[in-house]
Amino acid sequence: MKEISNSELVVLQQLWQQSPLTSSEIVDALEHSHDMHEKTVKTLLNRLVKKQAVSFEKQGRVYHYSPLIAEQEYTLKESLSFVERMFAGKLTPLVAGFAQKNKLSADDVAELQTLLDDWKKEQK
Amino acid sequence: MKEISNSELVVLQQLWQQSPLTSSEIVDALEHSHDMHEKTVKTLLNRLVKKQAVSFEKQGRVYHYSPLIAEQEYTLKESLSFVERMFAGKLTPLVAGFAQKNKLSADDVAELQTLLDDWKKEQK
DNA sequence: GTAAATGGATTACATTTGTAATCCATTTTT
DNA sequence: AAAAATGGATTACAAATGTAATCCATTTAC
Repeated sequence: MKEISNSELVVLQQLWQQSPLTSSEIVDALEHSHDMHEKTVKTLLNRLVKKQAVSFEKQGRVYHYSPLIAEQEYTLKESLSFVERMFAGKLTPLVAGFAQKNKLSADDVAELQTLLDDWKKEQK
Repeated sequence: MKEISNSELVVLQQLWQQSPLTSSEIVDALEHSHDMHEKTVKTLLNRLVKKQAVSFEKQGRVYHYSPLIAEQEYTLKESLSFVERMFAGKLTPLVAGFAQKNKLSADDVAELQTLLDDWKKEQK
């Protein structure tokens, strides 16, 4: 599957949030949240379909779009490649950067600790 | 400062590893590690200079290149924008993805725990 | 029923990116 | 010295990207 660009991702994320959606529903959402022009959204939808990241069902002359790729799967793949590119595959330096620059809240830290504790239980 | 593309980043990373370097030193390194053609590397160097991500000092007719942006600063900025784009700014889901898909080693987890413990000490 | 709006398809167009090739002057080799 | 290599500057060129506009057939509104 081809790469998904940043602006295409915005459209895809809308469909992850809810689907199926018609193009006008997507346009309505993104016009406000992301200040995107109707024509732009339509183009991005077409490109996503061409890239087989999104499918549609015709209902009369209106299309109902749905994502073809799962959010979890996609974000994981992207995360892995980002961490690979940026930190030679090591996750810790990324988290360390956040910590150092005060980008973590106490809640974040608590969540992460729970996560890691659970991980350890799994491993046991 | 303009965006740095993926292939430009490879060159910049070489300079983070060691600098200053001449273009031929960079070429030598990247020809092998990344299978990049000499001409390609030169182009990327030029673009990095134009983007003010890299500077050079003339020594005779040879240039010695150095990074103008710090690795830490850059990787943090990119990490923040990645997490923002991908996970609405929340770091935990990224780490959770790694954990879930067995992308963490026991060492990674230990490192992260130390990191979080230290963070908490700092806060107290 | 005529005009306007709507939906999708197609076309546009500048910029960025990946990946070089060409040009030109100077060095180095032979 | 004539040929080859080297270093940087400039040019090339297709694909991807952001951002629309145009076209065309229906629908909907007046």
